[in-house]
Amino acid sequence: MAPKWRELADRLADRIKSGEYAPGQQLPHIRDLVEAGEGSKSTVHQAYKALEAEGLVTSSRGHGTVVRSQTPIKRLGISRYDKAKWRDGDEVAFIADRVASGRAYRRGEQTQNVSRVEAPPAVAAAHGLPVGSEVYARARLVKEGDQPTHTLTSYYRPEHVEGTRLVDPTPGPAGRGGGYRVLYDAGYEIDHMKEELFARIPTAEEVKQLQLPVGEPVVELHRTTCTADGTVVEYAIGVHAASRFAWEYDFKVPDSARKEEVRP
Amino acid sequence: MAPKWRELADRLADRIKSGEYAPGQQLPHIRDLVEAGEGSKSTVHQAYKALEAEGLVTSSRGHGTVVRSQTPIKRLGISRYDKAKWRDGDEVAFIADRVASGRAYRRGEQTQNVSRVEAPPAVAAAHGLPVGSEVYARARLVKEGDQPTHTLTSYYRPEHVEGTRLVDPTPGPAGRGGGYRVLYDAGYEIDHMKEELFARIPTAEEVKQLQLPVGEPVVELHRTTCTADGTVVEYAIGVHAASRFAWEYDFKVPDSARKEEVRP
DNA sequence: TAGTGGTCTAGACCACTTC
DNA sequence: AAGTGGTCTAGACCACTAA
Repeated sequence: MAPKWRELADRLADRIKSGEYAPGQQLPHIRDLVEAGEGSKSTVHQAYKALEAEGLVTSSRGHGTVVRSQTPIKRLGISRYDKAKWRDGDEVAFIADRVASGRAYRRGEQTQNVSRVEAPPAVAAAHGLPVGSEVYARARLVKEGDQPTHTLTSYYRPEHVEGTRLVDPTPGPAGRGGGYRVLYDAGYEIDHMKEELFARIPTAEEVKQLQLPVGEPVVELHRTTCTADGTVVEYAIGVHAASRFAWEYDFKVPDSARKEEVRP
Repeated sequence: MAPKWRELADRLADRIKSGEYAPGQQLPHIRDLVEAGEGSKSTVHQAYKALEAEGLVTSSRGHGTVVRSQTPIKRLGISRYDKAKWRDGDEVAFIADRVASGRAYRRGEQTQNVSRVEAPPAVAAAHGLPVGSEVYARARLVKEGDQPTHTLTSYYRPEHVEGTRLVDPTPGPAGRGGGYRVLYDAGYEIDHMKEELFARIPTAEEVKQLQLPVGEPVVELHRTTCTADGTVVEYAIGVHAASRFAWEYDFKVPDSARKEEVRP
């Protein structure tokens, strides 16, 4: 037999999913359920924590417990890197994503912090640098309205970006066309990329920075961007609130028996 | 000031990360810490639940609380679909993954269950079928040793698979070369694919089926596989224990200003 | 000030495992 | 039988929010 708190949580979850408790609506107060004989305060509280961990509600002291509204997810396809967007046009990739999703762009939705740091091991490995080398780190926190959605930190080799707008510590997108436009103007046209993704539990710091609800996972994205000759010009690490994004990749089925399919 | 249970959990987490408590080793018993003045049983228990939710330990009644050993993750690249593997060779894709990771294949690591079902909405949409159409569902539960790692359910249109080995309800991989080989033999050679991924909190059922530790997220993968003429021959949904996998994708930077890059 | 959720205690009892 | 983690209670007190 399931514990009492689990049964209570399941009953409440059913009523949330059926729409009986609508998004934004308050759940019964803990003390009311204690009064109604659902158990002691600790027991009811445990049920509420479970619902919070399952992403169904958020609680706050003084306010109460309200049903979370599910924000539609943003689909990220490789077309967000389209050269036409940043080379010919005026958009940076992350804005293009938003336009594609039918959402308006607002100012001040990206903070930026550029610094010269010692390369973390993964960064040094991606750039093919000896450990301890210095790189430029451009850290952004991207918001949708007031709500942070992801962080993105790009690492560049000093010789690629020194003297460009990228190392200018002004907040905001890196000017017209974004970071890839700056690299293009500096003679580094990006050609191919690799993205690696995995999901995990956030650190305490990420919970704070991204204002994550209890129990929400994050997806970590490692992006390696190369020029046509294979030089790595950017290695970026992003941490995304899992409930807000989905990733899409289209590709041909590889055939190693056919030589012409091999990528240089 | 952080709550007492949080401070205790942090202290224990530090000692786990520093290696003072090695994987497999027992943490102090709850009652011992109560004895040692770390708080009441509920308080210490709350700290232990937090460590469990963070994936650092697993608890079981009668046994105690032991430090989890971190299994290395498996990297999934598109080369796992290489035609050479299933057309010319003897491997099915998921076995090839394991070979690439240097792990041995053991029998009985995949259970299979084939049934004819009414297509769920997403499946009908992917196959371009009217809602309520019937499809074949081939559901697998894949294990690594005793531990389940992911589920994978493939949906096929009846006219593509009827009369083939794929609808034979025998457990185990779909024979020599796996499902794509069967489709190939039936005249449907796969040509290109789309994968969509996102992370979320598992359902209660998935926790049981995949034996997930408390707090571990899952990654849901939707895979659409097409022939050269664009016919969808397989739509598959996988649910993966997040801590065991990473995905990798290589691609060219798209350029919509160049016509020849457009995919049909 | 009143009401909310969050923490904490001391102790009882339960479910499960090992000896 | 003894020892483990898990549940539950009744009540106290704390932190935060709103009127």
